[in-house]
Amino acid sequence: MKRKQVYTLLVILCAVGFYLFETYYQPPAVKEAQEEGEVPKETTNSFFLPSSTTGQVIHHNYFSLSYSEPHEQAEWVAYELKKKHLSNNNFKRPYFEVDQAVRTKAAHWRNYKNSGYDRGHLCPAGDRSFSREAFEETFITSNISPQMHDFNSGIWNRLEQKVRYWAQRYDGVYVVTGGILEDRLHSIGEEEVSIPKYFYKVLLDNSGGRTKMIAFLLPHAASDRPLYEFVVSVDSIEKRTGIDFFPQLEDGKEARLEAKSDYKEWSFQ
DNA sequence: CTGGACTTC
DNA sequence: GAAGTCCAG
Repeated sequence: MKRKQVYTLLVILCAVGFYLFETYYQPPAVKEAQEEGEVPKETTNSFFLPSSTTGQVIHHNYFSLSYSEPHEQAEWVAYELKKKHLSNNNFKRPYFEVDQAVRTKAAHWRNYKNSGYDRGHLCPAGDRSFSREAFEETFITSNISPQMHDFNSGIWNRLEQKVRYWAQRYDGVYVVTGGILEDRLHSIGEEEVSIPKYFYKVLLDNSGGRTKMIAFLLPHAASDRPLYEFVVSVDSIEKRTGIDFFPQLEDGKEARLEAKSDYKEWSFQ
């Protein structure tokens, strides 16, 4: 074999090795947790996890997420919100930590400092306040997105409270939420954390032997409009994000539910 | 509830 | 960096 061929072979082997590593390697802590069947622990039924367009799904104890390295935030965060999760605990808010489970290195919270944008939770702290451990787990940088304060404390907060109301009423909704991650978004910080122009929330209620869905697409801006004006079909969000939200449902049922954009089965009080 | 910023050690 | 205090939507 000539020297040139040897080099070519080495390069190919390295490329294949890197590909395999990128595809299958997981940090030991995460891998062990999965093998022990703790994933996701009690709260998120993996049966209803969305697909990932980034190939980096991470299961934390109380929610799961799919991290987008180019946008330095999650493309979705998913969890189940049960009636028993609702509580009025008033834990002290801890400091944010970089999510060590993100192998491509999650964004640092300093990107948000003095940026003018909130560290907006995707899985709200208020949805995980049934224990201090769960509450504090939401304070990781893979669970936040830059949000304008008037949006975060306004209509987005109203939507999160509505989800808690539905969790109370229907006992158990699956929640998937994130920003619409597109090309050429503006960003903040040295690591260039993308600022989404829209945020979405997709809900599935599987209680009472029936399955129903609802989805919201909110422009990233303050609004006093009623929430039902932002209801869209799950299909339309799948089209914009490339995410398949409920691939585990039987195909016919999935197609029927995801095409709907009415909200008559969801009480807006 | 959703958050930030400032002072002090 | 951590803790306390004060602030706004």
